[in-house]
Amino acid sequence: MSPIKLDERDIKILATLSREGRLSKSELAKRVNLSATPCWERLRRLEKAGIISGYHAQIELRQIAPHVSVFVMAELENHRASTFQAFEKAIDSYPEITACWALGGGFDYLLQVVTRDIDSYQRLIDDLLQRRAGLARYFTYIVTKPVKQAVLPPLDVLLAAPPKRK
Amino acid sequence: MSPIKLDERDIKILATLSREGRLSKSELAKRVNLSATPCWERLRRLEKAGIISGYHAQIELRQIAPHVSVFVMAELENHRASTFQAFEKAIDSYPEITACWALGGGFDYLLQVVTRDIDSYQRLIDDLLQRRAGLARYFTYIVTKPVKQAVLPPLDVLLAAPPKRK
DNA sequence: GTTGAAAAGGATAAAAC
DNA sequence: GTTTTATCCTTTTCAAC
Repeated sequence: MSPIKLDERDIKILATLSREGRLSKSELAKRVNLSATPCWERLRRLEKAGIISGYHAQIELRQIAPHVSVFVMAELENHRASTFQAFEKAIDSYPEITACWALGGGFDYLLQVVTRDIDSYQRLIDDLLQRRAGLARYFTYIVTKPVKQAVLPPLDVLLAAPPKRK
Repeated sequence: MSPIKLDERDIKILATLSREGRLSKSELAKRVNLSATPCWERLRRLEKAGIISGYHAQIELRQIAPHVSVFVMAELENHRASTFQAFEKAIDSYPEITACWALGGGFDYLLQVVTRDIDSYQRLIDDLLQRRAGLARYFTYIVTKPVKQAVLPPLDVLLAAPPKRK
């Protein structure tokens, strides 16, 4: 699965930086109970391996711009490979579509859209429909309140040995 | 709306750090065509105002642990304030529930859950149901492919003057 | 793995423009 | 706003254990 073996300290490094991405390397070393040099080597190894793929500032959008966040359940016109491809390409071209997942189950895709207001959202959807990007039906769910937003799922739980079954 | 006026340079700083959160301050200054001192002051102002609320390393989960990501559309048993409260409190106690939004429209909440496998997901849901946290009905959508994940919606679009209507 | 040291560069603050 | 300068701290590398 993983080309790299991670021990507890690596996990600690990942968990720490996922929460405090701008920690200095000397501070990081203290947090994970390592001296600077080996900690620095581990970090470089994690970055080189692509396990840490970047660092991002968290911007509080609501502090700077009024906006609405909308989730969209989308159904395509058909399930031809070319239709999926065209749809995903179209999705990619809208910066307001901030996330997209292909789903198993009742719908083909879940989209997250962030726009200035509902009007702008509807214009985006109309545009998507007019482009014949494969979208057949869609359901709109407006976010009324962000309740929870974790940075990372619990690595220890995911990496622990799977539970025994009888 | 905002207690702080942002000019183009502030926006540039935000956009830059949202993509490259570990840029040194001198590098950042170059990117936004400012010298170190004023750039540093702007950054401190943005952090103090809570517009930048943190920095996070991006971890490539699929490189280190097998897992499934699941979206759940949830309906509560009723719409009493206490029910909402109890549900949100319950949600908060599961680290595997990595995100939760309250919705307007056909469902009450959208959840994102990350677990080791489908079994673990189902156990989490069963646990949530048994706890009588207010969950009445739920629909499960398994993520088969992450298609797009932007760091930030387009700030320039959100902050631009609203379009004229006739 | 560890410490310690040393060179290079970045962060911060104050001056003067 | 800018540059310059000064100081201090962090990063990074290296040698030695």
